[in-house]
Order: sequence, then C-alpha cells, then structure tokens
Amino acid sequence: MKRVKYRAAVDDDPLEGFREAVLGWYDQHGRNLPWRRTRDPYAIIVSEIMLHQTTVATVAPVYEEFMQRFPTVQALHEAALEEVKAITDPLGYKVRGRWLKDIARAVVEERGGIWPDSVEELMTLPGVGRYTAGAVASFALGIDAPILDTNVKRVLGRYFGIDYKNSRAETQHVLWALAEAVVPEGQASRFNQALMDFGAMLCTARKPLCLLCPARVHCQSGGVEAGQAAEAPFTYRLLPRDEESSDSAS
DNA sequence: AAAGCGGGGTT
DNA sequence: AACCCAGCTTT
Repeated sequence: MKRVKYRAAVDDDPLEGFREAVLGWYDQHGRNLPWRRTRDPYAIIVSEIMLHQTTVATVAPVYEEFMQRFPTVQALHEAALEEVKAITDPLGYKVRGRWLKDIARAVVEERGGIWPDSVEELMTLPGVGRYTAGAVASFALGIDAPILDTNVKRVLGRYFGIDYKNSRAETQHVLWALAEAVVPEGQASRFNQALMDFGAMLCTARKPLCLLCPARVHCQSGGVEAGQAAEAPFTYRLLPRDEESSDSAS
C-alpha cells in the first residue's frame, strides 16, 4: 500500500500562518551577522546600542573592531572614554560611547559583574529602552520578550492593517501587544531575529517584495505595490489581561 | 506629544 | 530633495 507523501496544511489561522511563514522564510534567507554568533549579554548590548537608527552594514565593521579592542565588560570598564568614543563616534549619535561606558560601570561596580536578568532591570541601564531590553532579554537571556523596532513595526503594521507610522501612544501600544502575541512560545530569540530580517530584506520600507512574500495570503496591506485587495481579510481584538490594572489606557 | 540627536546610504 | 536606518532621552 502506498503512503501519502505529504500532509495537508490548511492555512486558515492568520497568526499561526504568519509565524510559519516568517520562520520558514528565515530558515532559507536569514542573515549571518556577527552579533548572532554569541549569546554574551555584553556583546549583544554593544551591538544593539550601535544599531540604534544605524544600518547593519555600517555597524558590522565597527562592532568587530570594538569587540576586538574591548572583549569583555571589564575591559570596557577599564578603558578610557576617549578611546571608546574614537570607535563609536563615527557612527553618529555620539552619546553612545558614554552610554556604553556607563553600562559597563553599572554592571561591574554596582552589580558585581552580573547582568540584569529581566526586561525591567535592563531598562534601568543608560541608553536601554524597551526595544533594546527586549533584544537583550530574548537574544542573550532566552526570555520570551517581544521587540518592536522599525522593521517589526512595519511588518506587523502591514500584516495587521495598522498605520504603523502613527506615533500615537495607542497605536504603539497595539503594536507592542501584537509583537508580544505573535512570539511562539520558547522561540523569541529566533523569531525576533526572523521578524527583523523579514522586514529588512523582504517587507522593506521602500519596495517590498510582496510577490515573494510567504505571508501575503493574509496580509492586510493588500500588496503595497498596486492597491491589490487583501486575499484573506481578518480582524483581531485586544483582550484585557489580569495583571494589568484596567485604568491604564485612556 | 514633540523635539533633538547624526552619519551614511537609497530612491 | 526626501526618505530611511535593530531608538532613546529630554523638554
């Protein structure tokens, strides 16, 4: 008796379909970046500070030089600020050198060389906001924390039909909620990386490759190119959560 | 909520 | 010329 070689996968769940599309695409096309070869919180946070509003191509050589010169948080702590800034200032946003020095001081002197182990604690470090904290938590600590950078905003905004460029607090709140909801359990590190590559390489700001997109069946952007109709419209809703007080949103 | 920070690349 | 880039802090 001949066995059926394939099993059917009916992609009628927009959220699970999105996860599978992004992860499947990432397996084939994901980038091999220097800061992905480590889980050292120090190396990860150095890369994330450098990547603030700065392209991967610009950061990569500077990151390599920085990590060679200051391989550990102790090495950075003992270095002169001027020597640090000589490497980081050419990236722009020249406060980054001081932030990294202040982070090193906080970890070495105030925390005995032990890194914060939660998003909330990470956010107390200078230059570390919610995005960077989520990145370090997921990439270095293995915590299922969401991230919401410019790539993820664009990808989720298009897929869920949200005006992601709107800076209103409520819009950003919804995007964060979706960024959290979409993370597959136990896979935040890989999935968050996948989301960013997906946004940087396929679902790009200027000319997204909608015809190659494995998630386009459900995408609420309807094809950014030529105003195509959404193939599979869907809606989402935000559920109240127990641990949050109900007066948070106005 | 809005401004300020910034060099470097793309359209 | 305008837009974009693994955002955060200050006003």
